[in-house]
Amino acid sequence: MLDRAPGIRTGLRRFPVRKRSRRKRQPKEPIPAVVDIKSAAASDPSAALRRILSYDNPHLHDYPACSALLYRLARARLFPEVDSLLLFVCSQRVPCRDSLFSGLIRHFDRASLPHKALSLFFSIPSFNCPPGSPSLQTFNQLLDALVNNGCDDEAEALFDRCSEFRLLPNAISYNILLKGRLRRDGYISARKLLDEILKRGFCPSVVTYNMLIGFVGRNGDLGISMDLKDEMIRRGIYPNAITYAIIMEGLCSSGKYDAAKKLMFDMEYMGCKTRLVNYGVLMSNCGRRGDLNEMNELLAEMKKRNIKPDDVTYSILINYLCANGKVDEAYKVLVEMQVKEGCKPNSAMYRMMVDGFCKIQNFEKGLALLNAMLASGHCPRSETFGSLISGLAKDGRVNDACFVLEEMEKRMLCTCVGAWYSLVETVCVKRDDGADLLSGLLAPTLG
DNA sequence: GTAGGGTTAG
Repeated sequence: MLDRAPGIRTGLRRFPVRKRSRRKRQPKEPIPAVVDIKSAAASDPSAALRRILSYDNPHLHDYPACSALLYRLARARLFPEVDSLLLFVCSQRVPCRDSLFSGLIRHFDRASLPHKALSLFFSIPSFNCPPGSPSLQTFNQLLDALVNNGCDDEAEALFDRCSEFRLLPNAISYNILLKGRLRRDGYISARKLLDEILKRGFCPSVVTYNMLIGFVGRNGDLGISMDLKDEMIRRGIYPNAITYAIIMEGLCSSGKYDAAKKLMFDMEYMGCKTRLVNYGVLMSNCGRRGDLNEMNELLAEMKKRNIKPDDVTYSILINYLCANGKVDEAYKVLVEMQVKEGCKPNSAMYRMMVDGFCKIQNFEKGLALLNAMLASGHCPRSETFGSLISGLAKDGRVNDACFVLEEMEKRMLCTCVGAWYSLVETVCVKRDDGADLLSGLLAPTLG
């Protein structure tokens, strides 16, 4: 990993910089069957799965097609379909790369399914994958999935069993454990773990310190975070843009926005180039305080300094515009992003927009955004589905509400009581054929 | 970015 931006001037001398090799890779010829299954998966992942399982094209039974579809299915949270396809891939001895498993484990992590991640990991040997699988990267991905979902004991137990998989933990494995320890037991306990692993020859990295600095900063201990920054420099580990962003975040959350802004300019003198993430910290803080003017000014300043906004920047803008009730303005930003940057909206952006339109009671626009979201293979959270169902029902749009309900059921998400209540109320009170509709609605869930 | 390079901090 690149710890420092290339060619940084540190004030005293230039440090040698590891440059990432940028070998020009020949773009590979796209495989027609894969392109085909990808576009099929984008419109209807379940139908694409049926095609693969129905043996209608032997080219679909190779690794690229299966892994592309697995990824789409996982992204759309269609986990039962993921399981069916995995079963197929395993039983048909389709050759698999290890990266497929680490990718899926990441999805299980994000969907708060750590135990599915764990069982997938243990099933890797039953797949047709190259010797040396699971790799350390996949192992670390699993450790992270466990720690992120509060399964610290399982993570530590797994860590102790790493030799069973012929793996030797690296700095990343240790950092993940340290993250768990920080969150569960706090700074003092994590510091103890750090001392222990230092004795075992572990070399802390800039990430190690960034985690510690972030933790104390979130608790308002700005003094300790500055001490940690000095300590890392003494050890020859140099703060990067993320380190400064984390310190700036600590300052902002203690109400010291101006000091954070000053630090963003000072970091350049310390030899560290300002990056998007630093602007992101300031913009988020402005958004939280409702200072949308300053937020827009920061955006203009970034552009002036030739720092191109990315998807994270757009997420921040959309999030806080929506939170401050400027949903139409947020929608303009979403459109501008697609037109000017050619950047596709991600799950979070769609979710913020659907929630935003629900919040200002524009359920029609909310439904339109939901459709765009589903069409691009993203899956809303159940709360988003719920508020849309409630809203559509209260507007008397029972058919639309039922459509949303069905989409939700396909993804095994539970409908909250409030949404059901609104729907039932609309059906019973506002329509004559209430009883028929109600039994129709209940049939799929009771059956 | 998840086929084709891309683990941990944000």
